[in-house]
Amino acid sequence: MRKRAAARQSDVLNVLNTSDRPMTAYQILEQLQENEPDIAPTTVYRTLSALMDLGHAHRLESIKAFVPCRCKHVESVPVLAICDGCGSVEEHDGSGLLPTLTNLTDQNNFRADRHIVEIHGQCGTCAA
Amino acid sequence: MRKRAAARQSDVLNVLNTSDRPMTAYQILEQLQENEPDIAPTTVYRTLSALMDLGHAHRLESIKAFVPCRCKHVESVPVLAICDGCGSVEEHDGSGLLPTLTNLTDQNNFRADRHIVEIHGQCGTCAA
DNA sequence: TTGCCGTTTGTTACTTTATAAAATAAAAAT
DNA sequence: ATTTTTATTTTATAAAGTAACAAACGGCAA
Repeated sequence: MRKRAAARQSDVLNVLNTSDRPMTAYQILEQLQENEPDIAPTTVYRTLSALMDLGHAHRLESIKAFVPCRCKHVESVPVLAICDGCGSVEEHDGSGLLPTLTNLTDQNNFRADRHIVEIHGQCGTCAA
Repeated sequence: MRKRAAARQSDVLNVLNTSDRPMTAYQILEQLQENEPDIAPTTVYRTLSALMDLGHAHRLESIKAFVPCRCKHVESVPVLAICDGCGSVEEHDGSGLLPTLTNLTDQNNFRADRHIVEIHGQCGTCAA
């Protein structure tokens, strides 16, 4: 039995929200397969793309994993702080970075479409 | 004939500097193999890691490719602006972002080790 | 209420990116 | 010269991501 896109998307979001850690596409796949054994990687990647277009999920480029978007900064700059100790991720609104970033890129007339800001380090708990 | 790390590193840097575009690890491998046919992926990745530790190269997380470091901001925040039109990359010194970034992460006592800032968009030429 | 049509899906197969483990060789140290 | 350390090749495989296409679904119109 197949599902339409919207249903898939909420399935994937559910999986992401159930975890307190970022998940790789194949971890998500594995979860989904518990209920629907013959889902393929393609489907997961397709659904994740849609979710990211909608601003409902982020991809952590530096660790190839995905988190649900928990902030309300749809058109702004997500800042994702990744703890290398426990793997947890904090999300912040990085709108405040825009003026400085724009200053840098304006030098060469670069027109920015999308900003990626990731910080690696130790969260409050792990650093203590 | 084998080479010590330093020699490898300058070989890889040479390859990177010869290109005006970021290169994937396997593109670098291919180049190196023209002179030394039995180099393995492992060697390239190991060498790239060393170069990045030294601040001589950057990995573009969002496109899985590598560029030589052309700035002098070894202990700071590299900002890499990637043109989705022609693939070129501009590098800027993002030290100026630190106060704002620190503000955000300090809220949760996050201790930052390493910052990743990548911007996707169109370079001056492609945007015109 | 049936047949058509565009959209989304599953399937298959594959490419690209990256790493593990172990045997081996070169350079540096003694 | 022999030991120790560091890097390297080899082999194998894991992990991440994508392409192409036929088939299924859902909605809509007749």
